Amino acid sequence: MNLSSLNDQQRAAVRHTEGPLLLLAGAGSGKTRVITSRIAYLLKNRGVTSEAILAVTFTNKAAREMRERVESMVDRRQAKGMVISTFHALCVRILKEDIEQLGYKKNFSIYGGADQLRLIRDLLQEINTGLRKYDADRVLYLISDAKNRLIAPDTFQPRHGDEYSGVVAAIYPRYQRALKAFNAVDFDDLIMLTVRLLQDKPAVLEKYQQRFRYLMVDEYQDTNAAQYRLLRLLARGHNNLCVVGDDDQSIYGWRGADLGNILDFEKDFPGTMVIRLEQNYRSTGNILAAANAVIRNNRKRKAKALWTAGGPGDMIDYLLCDDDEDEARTVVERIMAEKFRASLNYRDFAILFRTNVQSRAFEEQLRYQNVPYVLIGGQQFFDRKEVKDVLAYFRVLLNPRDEVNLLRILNTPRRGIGDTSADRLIRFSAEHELPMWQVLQDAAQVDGLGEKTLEAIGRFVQLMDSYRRRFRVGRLSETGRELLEELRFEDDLLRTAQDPERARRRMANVAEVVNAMASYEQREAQPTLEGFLEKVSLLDRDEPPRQDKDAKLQRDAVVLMSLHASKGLEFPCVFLVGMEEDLLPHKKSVEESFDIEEERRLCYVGITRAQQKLSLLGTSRRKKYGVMQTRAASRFLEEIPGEVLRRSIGDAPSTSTEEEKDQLARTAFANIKSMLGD
DNA sequence: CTTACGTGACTTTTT
DNA sequence: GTCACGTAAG
Repeated sequence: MNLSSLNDQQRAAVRHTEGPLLLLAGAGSGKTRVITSRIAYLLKNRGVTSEAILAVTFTNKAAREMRERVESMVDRRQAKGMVISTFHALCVRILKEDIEQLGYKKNFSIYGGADQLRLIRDLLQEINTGLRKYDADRVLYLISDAKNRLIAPDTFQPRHGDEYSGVVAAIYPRYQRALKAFNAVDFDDLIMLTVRLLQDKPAVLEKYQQRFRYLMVDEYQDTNAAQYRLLRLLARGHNNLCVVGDDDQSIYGWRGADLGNILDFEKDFPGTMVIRLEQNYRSTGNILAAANAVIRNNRKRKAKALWTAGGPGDMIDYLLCDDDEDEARTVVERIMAEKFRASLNYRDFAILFRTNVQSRAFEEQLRYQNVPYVLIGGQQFFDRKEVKDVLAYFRVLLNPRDEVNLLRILNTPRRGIGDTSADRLIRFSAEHELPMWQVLQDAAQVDGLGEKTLEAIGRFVQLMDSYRRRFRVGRLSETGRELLEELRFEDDLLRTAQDPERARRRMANVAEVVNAMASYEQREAQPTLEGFLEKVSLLDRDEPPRQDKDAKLQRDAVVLMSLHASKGLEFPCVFLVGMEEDLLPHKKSVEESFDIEEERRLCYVGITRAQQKLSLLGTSRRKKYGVMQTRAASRFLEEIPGEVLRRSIGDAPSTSTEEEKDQLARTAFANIKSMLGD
């Protein structure tokens, strides 16, 4: 295999195949190339069979791309057996085989955020008898945090003085029991249960240790305690663990990612070889100088500095604007000018911000100036109510015990099983400790249900039974369509939506679910409802609808997104906006978590997205919750050397602003008053 | 079953 | 200022 196009460090990383390897890959240092080359090298030069290779990523997209690139480098057959997947998909795979040893069934449902919240809300309601209501979000967050740390329900210790941890101590075990009763696992369980399986069942562990002889992990700085443990277990077999990451780009600490994993890797895996990739192939010298200077102020990091063989490029602009509207106007103005000057496309520009609320001002201006833009983030396709409703049917068909979703569809579209009846059913199922779906089979035994209700339940049960069968024999998308028709799903949408436009969009969303099913069906050799749902649950969706990041990035439009969402991307021109105290670094991080370093890393990530031109913006006043506030410049600005930073003031000619309108109104009012002779 | 109002939050969200 | 959610009334 030809490695001559790689630099010395990259080549060393590819060739070092045995034993633990820590690859510190700076932003834009050609990391993906190294990983894929390394896999190809193992296959071609070291005669490793593809089955022995496991590569783990955090996103489906990263996994897909990695696979595609490896496949383009070697014989297709040669790459066939390798496992390249996300942590979660890997765990689903493992659990599908052996989860029965933990007392679950193989057709388990996977609960994501909304399902989890639903369940927690119900449990909270059961527990506190109307005394005080607790925020389900927060409870869920704490449970998730516990799971990420591998703290089991029975070992969770409530902390004194923390009201919420007391609630969690009460809810967590119930939550976990409910999930198990529903034959469901949540995202965090995927990892936690896999760890438990491997830890408690030596034969299972043995099987995977034998199989995976070469492990690779991307974005290692983002791993949490549970993922770390998983990797440790798997790697103990052959000790060939290669982790790739950048401690300076660790920005998910708040989600349980443990920076210690990458900082202590050498200690955890004795004999580790460390290779640093510091040559940057993305940005100009000045941009890298700024990035290096900022990140150098962090204490918890591995020393390194990016460099480029290219020239210094343009200076970095810092523009201080009057207020948020001025900031937005300045950015849009500059985009239009620069696009013309350097004959760029809209998609070459990115506007990056710390918080999503900041996007509004920019959207307004872009719209006003007729500049096409895409906003990345926000509500996801599979989070829409109508989409979740449709999916709920599929999920219950597959796993009848999935009570969260069963209750969701029981009366959606409405079929005459109201809240009162549902309550009676729930109570009966609780009292007799029978699963809901069994109660429904013979609802006549439940007291107080009217004749009409019983009929409705009967029809519902029949419908589900019939479609369970049909999904096994018929074509997936076809059967799905039939089910929706039989349910008169569209009628219900039309009835519930306020305006016809909304109804149309919702109907289109529902149709897209069936489309997604059809395209899954086409791609897969042996399509099953189970397989489809697995992909959907793991958010592993692909075209169409391609409502996602990818599709959006392909349109020729200015890209708006949060700093978090920007990680891994690059743009010729980047506008990093809101360079102000309390925003970057965010107020909460200063006041609550004291983790200024993660904020600095966020700033670093933003800076290193720029290839050619970087502009930093901030305001001296900004509207917050409707009130004007004075603002101070971000401390990170002072960390950028003066030689690379050109400071000026925002120069957008103001159009008709609110203030001007106010001013006009005031003068008009004064005129009227004087005319009236006051 | 829907609609209206009140309350409170308001950082980031790879699966 | 805005949005989302939950409860109470219609």
